[in-house]
Amino acid sequence: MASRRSDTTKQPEASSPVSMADLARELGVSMTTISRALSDHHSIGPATKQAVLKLAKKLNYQPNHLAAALRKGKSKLLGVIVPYIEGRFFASVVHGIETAASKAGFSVIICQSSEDVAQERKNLETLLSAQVAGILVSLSLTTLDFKHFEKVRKHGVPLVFFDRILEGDNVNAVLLNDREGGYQATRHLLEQGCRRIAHFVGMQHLNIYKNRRQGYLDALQSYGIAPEEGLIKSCDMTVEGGAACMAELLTLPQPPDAVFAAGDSAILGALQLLKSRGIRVPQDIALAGFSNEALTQVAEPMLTSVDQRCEEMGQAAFRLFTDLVDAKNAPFSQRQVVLQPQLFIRASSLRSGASEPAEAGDAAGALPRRQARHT
Amino acid sequence: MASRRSDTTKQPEASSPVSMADLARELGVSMTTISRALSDHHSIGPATKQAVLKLAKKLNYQPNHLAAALRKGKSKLLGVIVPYIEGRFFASVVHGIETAASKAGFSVIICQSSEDVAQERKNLETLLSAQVAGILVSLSLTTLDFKHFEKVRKHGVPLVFFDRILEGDNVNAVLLNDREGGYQATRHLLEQGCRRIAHFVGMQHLNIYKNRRQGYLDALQSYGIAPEEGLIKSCDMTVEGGAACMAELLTLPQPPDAVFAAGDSAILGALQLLKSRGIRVPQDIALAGFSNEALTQVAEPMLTSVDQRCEEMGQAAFRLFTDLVDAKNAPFSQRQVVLQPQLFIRASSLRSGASEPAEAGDAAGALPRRQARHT
DNA sequence: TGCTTTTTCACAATCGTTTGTGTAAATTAT
DNA sequence: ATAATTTACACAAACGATTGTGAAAAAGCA
Repeated sequence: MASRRSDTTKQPEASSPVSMADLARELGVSMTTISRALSDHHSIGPATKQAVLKLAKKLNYQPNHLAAALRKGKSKLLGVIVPYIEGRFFASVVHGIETAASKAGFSVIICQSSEDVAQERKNLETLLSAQVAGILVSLSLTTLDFKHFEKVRKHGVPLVFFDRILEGDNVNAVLLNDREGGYQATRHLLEQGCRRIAHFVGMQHLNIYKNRRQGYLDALQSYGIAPEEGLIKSCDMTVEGGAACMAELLTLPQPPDAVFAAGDSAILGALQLLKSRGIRVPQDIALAGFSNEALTQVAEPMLTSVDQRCEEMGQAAFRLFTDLVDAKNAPFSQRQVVLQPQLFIRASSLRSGASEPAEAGDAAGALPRRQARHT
Repeated sequence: MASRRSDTTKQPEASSPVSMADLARELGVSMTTISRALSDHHSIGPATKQAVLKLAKKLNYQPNHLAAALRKGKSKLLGVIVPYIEGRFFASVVHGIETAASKAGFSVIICQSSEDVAQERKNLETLLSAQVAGILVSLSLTTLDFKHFEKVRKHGVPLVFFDRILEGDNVNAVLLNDREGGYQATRHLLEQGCRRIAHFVGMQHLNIYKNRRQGYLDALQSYGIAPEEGLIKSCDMTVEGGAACMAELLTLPQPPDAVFAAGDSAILGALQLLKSRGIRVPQDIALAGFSNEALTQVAEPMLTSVDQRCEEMGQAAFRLFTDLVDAKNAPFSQRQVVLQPQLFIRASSLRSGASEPAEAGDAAGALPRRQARHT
């Protein structure tokens, strides 16, 4: 008689989603009391609180976040948009975000734009409809303007970009100091005695590739070396693309003595091509990449590369989000967090007598932990 | 006067979350009409529908999924629990799930158990509180019983497992035929003339490792070879673990002439150790791994490995979920989908005269696409 | 024209929480 | 002992959408 949903049968099929009303009835108090007891409101007596909590456990009460979010106007959902979830970088960033978010009681909704701006637009609408408390996004390659993000701002939903942004726009973002990364890698090659250093660049409308290139140029300049157009090759950053670029460089009357690629796959392609031609690495040509992918430690020789601090980036992005909601009053909340990259020096660029590879900064790093996965 | 939220200033700060009520007022009709027009209900005239749709676009109306979900009792959210989001396998599966889910209008909430059953429990509660329409999960290593999943069943929320399950329980799941994978790999090594084949096994309480081992044993038996305890090494499936196991095997009076590891990292460790000892692969010892990680194509020689069909698994898992909701009446919905693995044969196991590596089944596969990522 | 059927829409309850306001009882102060 | 506080709780209105029921207007049929 007390049961609201009376099935014809008494079988314990998909049974009672016990609600606060149930608790209230059982205890003979109002829902207000239940709600306030559960949220530890000061106006509820300790005895009542205990009783409510106890009954809640007993009846296995599960709060309905939807209802709460609806009433309060803000949910505990966080939207994340990435081009792809696969691949080391974004997967690690998402890992960092999810870990931090879950500690703070947030659940993360993941969306993939598939490098398509139209899909990115849809993702935004989906997330807004889901009433997320905030949106973290790394732009798709095909995103050339910010129009669709205006809607987010209209809704007053905190927006944080990470890694990929559009230049010139004032947005909240956490970024890697790509220029510094490019600078460090190039500088290292210079210190190894290389003087004709080639560079594989990615699409220049993306801040990341533009800045890596700038770092490369800055390093050259610091050694008083004028950049040479023929040594800068545009590359799609695939293994095949890297090999193709390398092959082209070898046709030059005066080939380079080192290559710095803005991506690890490309530098791997270069390595494979060089080996197939019998050219020694690093003696004849030294190599350095970007991203510190797992493959850098599998290739032979192991590849020098710039680490992007993926997990830190994820943590920082979430932290920036919470900062934004905390300081919801700040007039111009235009914050940028810049992470410092870390160069991992390995055999592919070490020309010093000792062929012993050494790692810059702290030791072996994240790879071992990442490899202990059971699939 | 008509504005419900009247700010003191007229500045277009976090402005109007326009609701159905707004549309109704503007058009002078009831909310019922708005709601039904938006969901294309038959009882709304075409003229009215047009008007509503038009105004919705004009005012930039965004439906509040929370409210709808609350009323309807079911959301368009899908919960996914994985041990980790990093690493090729789970990232790819999640990619598959998200792609399929988003096509069907579902958003996916991602949770990581970090291989911890306590965290897994929390994840479940979080997802239930979020009123997800279904839960897809791959068990953590430390999960030894199903108690916490009973609650899910109680709530009537569809539950689908993938890859990792607990044996003996009747659950809906999509699995890889790991036994077949182990069988194919071992069989291939046998066909290459190997007769003393070692095996690196993982934790045996996990279905995946148990079955891979069974496939190994079955293949040996098909050749009338009795398994040898000393050739089966328990391994944590890391690079270091694989190297250690390999080193132990080399101390045997009669070392193996091949190794099949239940994971790629372990087989890579074995390869590295063998090379450091000057032992030739595959001539002296042939190698085969499991998972078809990217590193298999970077190592030299390239590593033979069993592909797990990650993306198909994700798609299948989502599809199984939708099947469950469609057939909500079926008495015993205990369905299992089994995917067939695919052996990729590469140089590490090819003893035939030609050193040319060949790939079983269709060509090069997923790697190239996966490498064209820009980070 | 009178009656039935269809089309088109409004009323109002409901999903499960939260929260401003009101009000008894219990405690303290005077 | 009476007034001023504090404590502990209930009422009821939201939040934004969905939906069974019912009723008026339009259309079809004789």
